[in-house]
Amino acid sequence: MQAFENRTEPALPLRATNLEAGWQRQGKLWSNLKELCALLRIPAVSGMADEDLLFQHVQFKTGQRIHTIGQPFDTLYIVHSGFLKTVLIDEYGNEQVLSFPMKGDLFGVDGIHTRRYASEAVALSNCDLILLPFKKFIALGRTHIELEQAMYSVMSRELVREQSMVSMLGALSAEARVARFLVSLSERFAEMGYSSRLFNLRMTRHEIGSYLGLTLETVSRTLSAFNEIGYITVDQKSIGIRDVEALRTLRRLPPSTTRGRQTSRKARPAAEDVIEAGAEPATWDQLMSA
Amino acid sequence: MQAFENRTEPALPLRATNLEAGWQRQGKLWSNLKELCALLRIPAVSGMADEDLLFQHVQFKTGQRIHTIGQPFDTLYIVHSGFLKTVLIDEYGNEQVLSFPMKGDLFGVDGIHTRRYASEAVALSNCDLILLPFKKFIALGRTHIELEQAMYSVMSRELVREQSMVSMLGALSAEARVARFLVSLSERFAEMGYSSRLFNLRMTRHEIGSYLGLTLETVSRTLSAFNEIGYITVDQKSIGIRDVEALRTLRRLPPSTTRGRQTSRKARPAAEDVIEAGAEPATWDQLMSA
DNA sequence: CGAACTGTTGATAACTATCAAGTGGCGTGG
DNA sequence: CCACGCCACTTGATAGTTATCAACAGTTCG
Repeated sequence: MQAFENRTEPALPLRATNLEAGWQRQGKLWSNLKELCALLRIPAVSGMADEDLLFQHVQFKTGQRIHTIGQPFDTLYIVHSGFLKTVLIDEYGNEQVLSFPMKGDLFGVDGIHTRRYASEAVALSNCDLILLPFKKFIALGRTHIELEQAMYSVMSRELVREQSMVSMLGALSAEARVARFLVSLSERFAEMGYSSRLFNLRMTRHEIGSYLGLTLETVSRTLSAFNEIGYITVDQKSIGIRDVEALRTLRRLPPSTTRGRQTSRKARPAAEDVIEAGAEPATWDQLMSA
Repeated sequence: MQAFENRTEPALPLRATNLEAGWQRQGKLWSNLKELCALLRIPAVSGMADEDLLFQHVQFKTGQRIHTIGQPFDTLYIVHSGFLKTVLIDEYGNEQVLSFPMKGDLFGVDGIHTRRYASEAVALSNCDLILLPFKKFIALGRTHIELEQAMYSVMSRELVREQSMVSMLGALSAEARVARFLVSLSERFAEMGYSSRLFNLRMTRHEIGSYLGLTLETVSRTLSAFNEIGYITVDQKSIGIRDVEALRTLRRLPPSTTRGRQTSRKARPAAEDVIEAGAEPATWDQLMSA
């Protein structure tokens, strides 16, 4: 069984004529501000000279690197189509996947502070990216004030995403992480107009594991388990979602129960205990026998 | 043994006269743009009307909440003195510590996107915070263009911090996390002009554990172990750093070895294997017998 | 001075990594 | 066109790290 949803290319015309050969010339090569805002899911900039400001597109093929760690920063990227990964590389050469940017996502932001990219971005499929030269962007801020706000908003969104990532890595079990990963992918695909129930993973088990702080074996086993209990169907990279709610609510008793003395340290009636919440399938056995 | 370094208050005058009672009236109540930039460790804004623009300070006492999750967002905060924590609270009421803001740190940024704070901020000591009303800040961007860049820079820095946090949670062992935590605290204190070799933790083991994705017991045990092998001295909240290098280089074989097929997927001579790096003390036993 | 919180330490269990072997897919080259 | 080799994935056995449960000591503060 194969899922033919969301191919790399715009794909709606069913990947017919645009093949590898002519790729470099395919697609739209320029976008204006309005399209850019729509893509980023932020209120359109009201400015007048919309049609004048054009932003160049660039295409990358599967496996190509968009930028590396330490490379001088000068431009931000917005994904128009395709799938990528951003990674950190530690002193031993090990990758740590940080995100999987896709349509509408912004990346490269981590280079602003030090003026050098802090991460590496690699195309997981053929990609069409919009270049947003930082200087140009800054200059634009002078005339289009809303654009400035928009950028704050996008960066803030990114920050919140990282926060929830930290929270997930810090508090959730392996099953819960994989479940949430699938759900968020599903939602992401829905937003992009693809099927949320049947899609292809663009990354390897290894990359997923790195992203979720797990080994590839654990990811594989968890997917198999979800498959067996009917939450999903798995066939290599093809994933079918069969019970979103189950995946969405799958959790585990958090390892750190920080509750108590939450507001002011001083006094408080007394025994205000942990909520100990209604249990969810916590162990493999429970999962398997569900 | 008690470390008297870095008390909550400006502290250099050895916490003499300014006691709890008069706190609300103590300290400086307003700061100008220049001071603000210095505090944030970003190039000073060159604007002219420096002295005109004043930003109000506000004081919070230990345990007080600065903002809660869901509360309408309207201002950013910069720490002038004191220590705080920011936390996420999940559906069961469990806290997840996200950061420990201290002097020079900005927080509240996560509220920009949704217009509501995404996290909760609590004072871990008496604090002096500078208010930065978002509207006012945006307005300022029109006249002080550099301020805009500065904010991008600070947000970018924050994003990079979160990234390294994710990387740490995803790839490092418990010992390594605690070691890095201590080192970064030490460095942070040094930046603030305090001793980097002897300091007091402002947070509980529980909060540290939540921050690092560990239980309080594991944190406690790890500190005890570091103490025994002479890397640090521990006495309750008082920490003495005795071998920064050991702490800094303490790592472990990363669980996910994503290396291989890094650049282009296609072809490549061949067997280009993992670097498998020179081993470091990996287990508790090794740690203990070092 | 006691209650409540914080921190320490031990015993045990659970989760997940590690090691290992085998299958299947896919691209490259014979 | 098929075979080979590499890579991704699956699955099993085992070990190790860290969570959990529990008891206790030290601290703080009213």
